[in-house]
Amino acid sequence: MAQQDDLFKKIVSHCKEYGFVFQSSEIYDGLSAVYDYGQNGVELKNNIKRYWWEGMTLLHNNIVGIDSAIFMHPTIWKASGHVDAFNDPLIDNRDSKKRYRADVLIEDHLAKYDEKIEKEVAKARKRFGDSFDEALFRQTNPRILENAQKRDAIHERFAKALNDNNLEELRQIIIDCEIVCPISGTRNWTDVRQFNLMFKTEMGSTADGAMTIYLRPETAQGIFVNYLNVQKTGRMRLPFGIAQIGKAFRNEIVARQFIFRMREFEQMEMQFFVRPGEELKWFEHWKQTRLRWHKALGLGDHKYRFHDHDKLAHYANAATDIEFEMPFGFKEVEGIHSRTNFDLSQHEKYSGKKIQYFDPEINESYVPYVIETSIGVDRMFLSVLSAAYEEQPLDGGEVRAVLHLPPALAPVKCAVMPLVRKDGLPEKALEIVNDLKFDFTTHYEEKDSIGKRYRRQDAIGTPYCVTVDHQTLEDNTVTLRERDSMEQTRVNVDELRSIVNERVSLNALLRRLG
RNA sequence: GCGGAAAUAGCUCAGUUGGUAGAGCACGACCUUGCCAAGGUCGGGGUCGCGGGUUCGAGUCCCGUUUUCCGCUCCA
Repeated sequence: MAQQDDLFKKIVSHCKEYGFVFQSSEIYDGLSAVYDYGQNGVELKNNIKRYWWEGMTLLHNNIVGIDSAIFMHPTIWKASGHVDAFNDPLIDNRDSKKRYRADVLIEDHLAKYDEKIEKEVAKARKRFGDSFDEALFRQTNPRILENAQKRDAIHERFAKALNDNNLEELRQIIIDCEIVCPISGTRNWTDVRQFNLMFKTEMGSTADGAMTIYLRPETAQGIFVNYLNVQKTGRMRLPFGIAQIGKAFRNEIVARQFIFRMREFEQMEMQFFVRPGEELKWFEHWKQTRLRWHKALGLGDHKYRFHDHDKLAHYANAATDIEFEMPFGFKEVEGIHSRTNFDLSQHEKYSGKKIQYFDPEINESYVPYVIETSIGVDRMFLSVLSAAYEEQPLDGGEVRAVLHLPPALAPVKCAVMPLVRKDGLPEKALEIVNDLKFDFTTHYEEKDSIGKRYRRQDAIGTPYCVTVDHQTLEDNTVTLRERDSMEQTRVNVDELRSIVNERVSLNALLRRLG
């Protein structure tokens, strides 16, 4: 674990040192859990987004993209459930210093009554054997009736308090039920406080006419509210999908672990609309399709696993995560949810507009069901970087820091360098750069020894280095050095473009997806 | 947000019982070398995270604050 922490810290400092990720507003002491992407980071991130975007829209003729606004009508968040679900009532125990969700504490307490009841039933069944009438027992046993009554009474208060958003009452229930902190065992509770995970701002320039709007906490709703627009104008027939890449914002209570959990982050989401009853088939389909997309990067198949959810969100009837082995353990990178027709139905209800699809095959109208694939760009970025980073021991006890990035994702594809800074070698190298730069990102480097320059390119994951030497001037050949093997081959300058392109182009990667 | 630890040059870190800020690497210029980070000469760069306090004097002691890391919670 200590070793893994160490590795994670090294990756974080590597990110800063080589221009991948900087802390936001650093010269002003930084802004908590907000990060900026640097000159190399933005290239890597853009390449990840392109890989996803083209993997969706180019490879599937029934998936189209949109780009919806971050600002949306506030009622959308009422319909989606975010206004309610993103307001967690939290309470602290003063002795253990632990924080809990007040509603979860009460729910756990309620579950204890059921446990007691089941215990009574189990005891009685053991005692009476085959002649035991469970239903009758449940209706007549005084201890069971008492527990059920208590449970229902608390549940009623609890439901009302939640509904009224009455925080004092929630605290009172915790006190009345004598709920203790599982750690300290005491009942020394603070007040219940509400944390709103959505950022708010105002639209409208005059104070009195202003309307409170939220920065979107997910991009999905932008797709749902445009379902009709896209379906009709694109004459889309089910099943079909809408893809979107965009920023989302969550005012996390605790946001940490570098870019893994940020307050401003980017999502790549695809909502796939299907006929009701077929959703679980498509859910399975997208699980496999998405896993294939990840594995095609070649970061190591053993680093992925599914984590199926037992406890489902209010909108889902099946859900799984694709987890990736980060330096700090397996962590969720992508979520795949069968969202039923919850979202579209809610928007039907709140907007008063009919959101249905007429299915010509079965001659029926219905609200489509939705399979969602939702991946965090920043988490993907961190996965790629974690898997790619290596401190490789070389002969002589030296260590080289190298990023084994999938070539299609590398910020710089090729670096061209003159072996020495004289005899016309720089001029020849620049000539090659000017030829290659139209096909892929090509850098020129002449400072420091050739070895140092190779290591600098290794550190940012450049797959190929081209070195111009004296022989180049005679026969127009250069050495082509490959990042991972460090092997060099002598090739003709005219062949460079096709050799490099074959390995670094996004097309080569997309082809693996079929 | 609560508790614990930390913050000194771009990076990694020294800095003694309080007495005017250091090293290595990196960076810039020039010379030299030339296929895997290690040559020479010269040079630039820090109000020691920020704000108060104690003191003749604070990088060092005290208080506050910001940020980061580790736990609790949630999730893409």
